[in-house]
Amino acid sequence: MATRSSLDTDRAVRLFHALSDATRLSIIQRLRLGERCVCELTDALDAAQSRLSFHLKVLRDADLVTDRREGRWMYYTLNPETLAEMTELIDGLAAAPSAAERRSGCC
Amino acid sequence: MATRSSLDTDRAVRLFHALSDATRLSIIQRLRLGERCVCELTDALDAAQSRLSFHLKVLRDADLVTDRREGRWMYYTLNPETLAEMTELIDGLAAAPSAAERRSGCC
DNA sequence: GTCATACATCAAAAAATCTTGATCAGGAGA
DNA sequence: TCTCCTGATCAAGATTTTTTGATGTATGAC
Repeated sequence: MATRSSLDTDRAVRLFHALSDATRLSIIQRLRLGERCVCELTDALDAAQSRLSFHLKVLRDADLVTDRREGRWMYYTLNPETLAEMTELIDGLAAAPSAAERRSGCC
Repeated sequence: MATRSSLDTDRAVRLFHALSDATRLSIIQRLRLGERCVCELTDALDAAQSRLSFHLKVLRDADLVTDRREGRWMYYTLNPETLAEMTELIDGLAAAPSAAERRSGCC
């Protein structure tokens, strides 16, 4: 239980942290339009390649994007399942506590 | 337009950052059970008072909690509207782009 | 094979965030 | 009034995150 809930917390922290950066939000905005390669993103965001690579790794580690190689290009895609997971996470924070939670004092 | 979208980005960054910390998520978990004073939170989370005060300020600045003084106690409450705002934010990131967005290339 | 391209990774520096302990401000009661 | 209690704020240090430039790896063209 303690392990389960701390894992969940770690996961939540990782997810929210991944979206708590302007560059990464811009990347996601672009990916809403569909799959993009890194070169297109560097152009669009006017960011150094290594910087973008860093932020893409953060998004990848959080499962918010997936990547695919095609020749020398890497294509990144949004992972809508993880965004749905975040919506559920937030709904869970907003929801009324369960009877068990109320009984135990927390959470 | 640029201003509007950068304001929105700043807001989103602030919101996601506020939830990207284990201590702050614990605070929110506690507040799901209802209003709590700082002293109750320091006990429950076993955290130094100044540390908690710091994190409560982050949550307050993001509008995720509101505070109320009663005598010498400060009571904090979850702000469900802001959580709803975050859900909408994420749904917006997951949603298909509008015609205008597709036309302009982005976002 | 060599060369150029696309991207990841690394290490060092810079910047932001968090923690800690001290001090400060406001309210309640003697 | 003085004193205690609750909590905010501040400054210094510790830690984490981000940026930058360099190097490494894989692929395709020649």
